[in-house]
Amino acid sequence: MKGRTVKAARTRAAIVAAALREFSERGFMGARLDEIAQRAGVAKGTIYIYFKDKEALFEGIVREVLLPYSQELEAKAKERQPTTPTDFFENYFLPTVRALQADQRVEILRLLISEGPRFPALTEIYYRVLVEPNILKLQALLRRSVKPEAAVLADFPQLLAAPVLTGLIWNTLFERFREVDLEQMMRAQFKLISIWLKDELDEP
Amino acid sequence: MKGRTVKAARTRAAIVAAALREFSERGFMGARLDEIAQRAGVAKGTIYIYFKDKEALFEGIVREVLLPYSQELEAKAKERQPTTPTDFFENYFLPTVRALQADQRVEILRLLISEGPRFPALTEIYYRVLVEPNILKLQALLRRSVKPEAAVLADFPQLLAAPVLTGLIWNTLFERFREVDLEQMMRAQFKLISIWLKDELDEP
DNA sequence: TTTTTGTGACTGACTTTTCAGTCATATTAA
DNA sequence: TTAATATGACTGAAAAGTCAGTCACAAAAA
Repeated sequence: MKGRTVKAARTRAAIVAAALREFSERGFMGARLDEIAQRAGVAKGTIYIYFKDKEALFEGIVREVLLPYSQELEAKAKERQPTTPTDFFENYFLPTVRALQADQRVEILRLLISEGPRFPALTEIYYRVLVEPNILKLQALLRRSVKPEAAVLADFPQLLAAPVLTGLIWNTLFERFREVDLEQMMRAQFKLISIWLKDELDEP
Repeated sequence: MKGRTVKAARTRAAIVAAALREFSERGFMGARLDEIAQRAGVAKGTIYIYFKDKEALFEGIVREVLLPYSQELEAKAKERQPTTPTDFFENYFLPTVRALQADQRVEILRLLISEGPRFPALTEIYYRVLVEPNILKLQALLRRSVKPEAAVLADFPQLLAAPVLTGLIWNTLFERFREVDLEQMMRAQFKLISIWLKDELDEP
């Protein structure tokens, strides 16, 4: 692989990166292809060599960012299965959210929340590839970890993710008025949950 | 029987209702004034009698739906202050969310989540009028209700709202794959919290 | 090696479409 | 009658999408 192929791959990557920024700043309808082209340092026509139209571009970037992400998560999960909820929380969930915050992939999540209803096919991929498998794993873990009197907890694995989602949205909208510390809020929530868990060998 | 004012008010209301639907389906940029006019059963020009432009229409509907809502909440809060978190949850929070689900105002919340960053003035009103006062009240209530060892809980009053937000977003995106029962999820979350509260005289 | 021919990534001016906003005209309540 | 309300064809600007032509590099021929 040399010369033209390498350059083409770079061009494509530049378009994807520029499009991701533009789409997350302005949303699907608000994004301007002229602006994406300018940001990518290419002519507008070039975009149409790589993507059929604006919609294909949008779907393309979501897939290209999402799929490697899910593979990454799977690899992480495969290499060491979490044994307890605390293990899961400290060594898998928290690092994942930290990594998420640190790069541009949060933007994809925010994009999918607002544009999802208009891209049902994309929403389905997102659900099947990222949400469902992780929710099911978490649910299985909760089923064997919560005390019988709190069995209902295993019906709502979403409760662990709720502070993340809420914190991310809160900070995008209200950071300038009152910022929330996402990690601390997640820890507070986990503390709420952990008292209902069968005793593991932790707690300070 | 029909004064001009009455008819005008009806026309205006029809426009507001149609705009709310169109804006929540397509977002601000995606909404079409022709479509709003058709849904409202008026000509496009009519919209411009009542609203200066598209932006004024958007801000108008948000204010018109939001402000009565906050007045309603304030009235409810004034008529009987919640004494305990359980009282707050059962007699104020839960009914409020139930009412929210039952009418078109959830749409406004979803709209503000996706369009908020592009309408900072609107986001500020939303925060000042609805979010801040309620978060502060809840925080005050938590401060005097949680056991000292869980004092951190009072720093995150958002945790009570997190399942609502998460459930609403979950259901808009993923209802067709796996619906969550919002009320049950809220109850599960409240159960998590209630164990950290100083003993009140409840629990069945 | 040097020259010629072939290829496809890339360009940007151009065409087409889409829509917010306007306005001359019509309708209707008072 | 007249003032307020409503209409919808029209306009201009902006944005999506197209395509004939250019050029850098690769492959083949000399």
